[in-house]
Amino acid sequence: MDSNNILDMIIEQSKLSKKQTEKQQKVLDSAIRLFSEKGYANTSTSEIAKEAGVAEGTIFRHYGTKDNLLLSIILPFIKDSLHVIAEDVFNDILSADIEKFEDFLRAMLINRIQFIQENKEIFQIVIKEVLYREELRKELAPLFSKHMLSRFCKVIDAFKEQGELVDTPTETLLRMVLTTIGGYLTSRFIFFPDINSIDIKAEADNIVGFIMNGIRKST
Amino acid sequence: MDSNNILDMIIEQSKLSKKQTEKQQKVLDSAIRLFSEKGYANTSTSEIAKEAGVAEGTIFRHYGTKDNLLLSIILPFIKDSLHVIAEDVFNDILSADIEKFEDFLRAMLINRIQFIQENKEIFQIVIKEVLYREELRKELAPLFSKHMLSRFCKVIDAFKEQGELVDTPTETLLRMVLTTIGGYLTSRFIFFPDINSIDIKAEADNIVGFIMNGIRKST
Amino acid sequence: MDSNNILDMIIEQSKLSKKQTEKQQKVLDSAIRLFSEKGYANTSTSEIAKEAGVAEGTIFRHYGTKDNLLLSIILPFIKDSLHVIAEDVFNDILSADIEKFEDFLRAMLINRIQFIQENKEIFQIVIKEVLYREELRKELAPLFSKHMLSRFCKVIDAFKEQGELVDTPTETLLRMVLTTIGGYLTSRFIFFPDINSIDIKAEADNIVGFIMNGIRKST
Amino acid sequence: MDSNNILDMIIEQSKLSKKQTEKQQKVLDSAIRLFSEKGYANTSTSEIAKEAGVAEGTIFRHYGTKDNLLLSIILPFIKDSLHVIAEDVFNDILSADIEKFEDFLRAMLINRIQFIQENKEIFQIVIKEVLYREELRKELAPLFSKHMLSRFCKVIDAFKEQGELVDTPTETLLRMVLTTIGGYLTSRFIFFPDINSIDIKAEADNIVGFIMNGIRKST
DNA sequence: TATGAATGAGGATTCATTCAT
DNA sequence: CATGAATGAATCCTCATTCAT
Repeated sequence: MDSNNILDMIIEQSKLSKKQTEKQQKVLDSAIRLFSEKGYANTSTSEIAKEAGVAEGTIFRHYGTKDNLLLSIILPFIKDSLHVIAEDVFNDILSADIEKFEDFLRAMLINRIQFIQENKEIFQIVIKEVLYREELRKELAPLFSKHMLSRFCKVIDAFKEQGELVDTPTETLLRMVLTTIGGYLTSRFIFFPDINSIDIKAEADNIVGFIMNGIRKST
Repeated sequence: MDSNNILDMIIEQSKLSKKQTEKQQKVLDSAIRLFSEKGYANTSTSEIAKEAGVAEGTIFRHYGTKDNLLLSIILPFIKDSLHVIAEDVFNDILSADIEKFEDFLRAMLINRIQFIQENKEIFQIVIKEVLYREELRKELAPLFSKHMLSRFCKVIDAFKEQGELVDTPTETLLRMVLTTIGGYLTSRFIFFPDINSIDIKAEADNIVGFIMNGIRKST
Repeated sequence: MDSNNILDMIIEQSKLSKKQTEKQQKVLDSAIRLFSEKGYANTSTSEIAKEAGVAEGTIFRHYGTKDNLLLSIILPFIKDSLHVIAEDVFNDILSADIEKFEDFLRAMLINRIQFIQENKEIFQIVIKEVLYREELRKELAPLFSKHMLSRFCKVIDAFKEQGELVDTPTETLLRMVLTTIGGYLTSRFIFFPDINSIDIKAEADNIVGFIMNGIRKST
Repeated sequence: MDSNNILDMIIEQSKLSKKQTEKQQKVLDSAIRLFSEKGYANTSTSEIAKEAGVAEGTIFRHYGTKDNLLLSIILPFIKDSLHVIAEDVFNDILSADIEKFEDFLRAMLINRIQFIQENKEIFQIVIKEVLYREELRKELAPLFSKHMLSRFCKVIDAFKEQGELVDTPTETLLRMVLTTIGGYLTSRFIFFPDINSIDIKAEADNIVGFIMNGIRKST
């Protein structure tokens, strides 16, 4: 992973015309399954090739290196993660469709849970590899800081001004909210990925309720 | 990692008289540092040996296999984790030293934060490996279930009877509390391990406050 | 050598389409030469690779393990040993082409000496490894018992009935015959493998004469 | 095994005052058992030490190298093998105690079977290692040639002159006799070492009878 | 004399990657 | 495009041997 800038790579990759051959797609699918199950380091390219029903050389023809194969999997996910949070939701919210922080939180949660649900395995890969490898961690941390935290702070500040949220420092509030959400997502999709709860809304309500009890300004 | 029963191995290991040679200790220290930083699979034994200033053979003379070296690091940690939670804290609490759930929570949190603070790197290793390797997860999950969850439920039930906690199902309450704590510990020691906050009490107060707002029975 | 059943492995291997690459054949040749000369345990894979003019990895790409390389060498030999003895010779004999035990013995001996002459080195490997390793011995012994001894007994019994052989118990006769043949083959190809006698027929005549003097029914 | 001359080593060793400590003897016993069972190459010094209840260093204090430990086991055996055959038996025979080749053969066989019976395991070690290792083979072969074959030839010649043996070339006769005996000893003590026949005389009679039928001059 | 911790060269094996077909 | 044989560096591990105590 000698990329100096993951963001650049994401942009780079978006430009690529993604004519996926059938074999290429099979490779991707197998890699996702195996990486998420056993971890990147514990999965060999020959294993991926065998599972995909493809010659080992084919992987390298398309992806160059094993590392690049991993990036081909996680970069689009990361891009989407950053993008959606950044644009669609935040702007909509702040442009007043949503009146309560509670509603914002619920909307965002449902959106994210759905997204992760649909990309369960890739989410697992990202989390595991980010934890497992220093360099990845060091590259992605500032990216999330920049794209998520700042925007989130704005939202919180806005609702604090509206008198909806308790007067704890924004940073503390943020950490509590994100920790709770992060804890939920981790336990839900990483520690117990086998539980296939269907009722996303109910789950979201629960978490939102719990969070709001902790941070709602009592009137 | 073909141990059929981690609990047995913990017991086994406790019996061993631990006459650590100086070199042995150096190996352990280096392994801990490297495993926590780069993950078990990304750390080679030769790297550990070099960092420890020791011949590679020395590692294997004392620990037999790389896998066993890992176990020598994490088993005592796991043993302590189970033990302390099981005995010291819970019994004291239920024998009425502590009147409020809040106080119990705070005491336990401070205790655990301190413990993890002191064993920061090993905690990182355990979490990372548990996430990275299915088999480890499947072995440790029931162990924690058995030793922690059941005891925790009792405590919650007790305080519910005292009318201190909201009437949500115990299991739901438990999940919220543990998720929050787990989320905190993970973000604190895994995602942002570089922040060296000294004020453990303040942190504990914050989390307890947040949790209690969510589950305290309003009077 | 954790194969539970060598016979199964022989059958298994026969199914494999043997598209030998040139390098693969070189590996096999070198391994045969070195194993027969210095023994399996005293030959390293790197030595084989060097002698074959091949990268060490190439050995493992084709044979998986060093042990499997050994099996790839000796199993076909063992298969042929069992097969030829079992079918070609015995049936022909009993279907009356041959009238005298002497002729049967001579035919068989010449056949076997030729076979071993052509596979001198592999014969050496098999004998050495069978002697050196209990497990191999324990696997091969019953195989030879089943395929050779029983058939041999039939032949001896048949010729005893014809009044050609002395009335010693079949088993004793068998042991004498086989021991003599075995002793000859061992001393000829193992202890003094450098003697390149060309006159196989003369040798066979000698041995047959010697044996027959010992077991011919005097008329 | 960089000794240039095994004979010299035998002489050398005989001079050594053999004050065996108890531990030393235990090492020797364990080594014999393990070498004979699993072969020299497949037995580690640590295994021997463990089995002997001795520290690994102790082995090297007494025997210097693993190779030297092997020699300490087999050289006395070889010395005895050469010596007994060379002196006791042959001279006695030729000085006319024994009138028939048959009796000579029987006496020698019984003597040797007894000797090997008593040193079963060492015999196994010698045979296996001689077969397994070129250098050993090349050193011992001429030794046996010189000490045994020449003497044996004399005996055969003597009995041929007495008209007792068939007029085949001495060398051929010798090879037949030795091959039969060698075949017997090998099958008896190497291939089927577990059979503990007690009646050595009966076995000797059998073999002698078989051999004599093959080489006795019919009158 | 005996010990056992330490060594490091060497061994089997894995695996990402290359390249001729 | 796809293949799969070939590579060789790197990995985990073994073991004979040394040496301070």
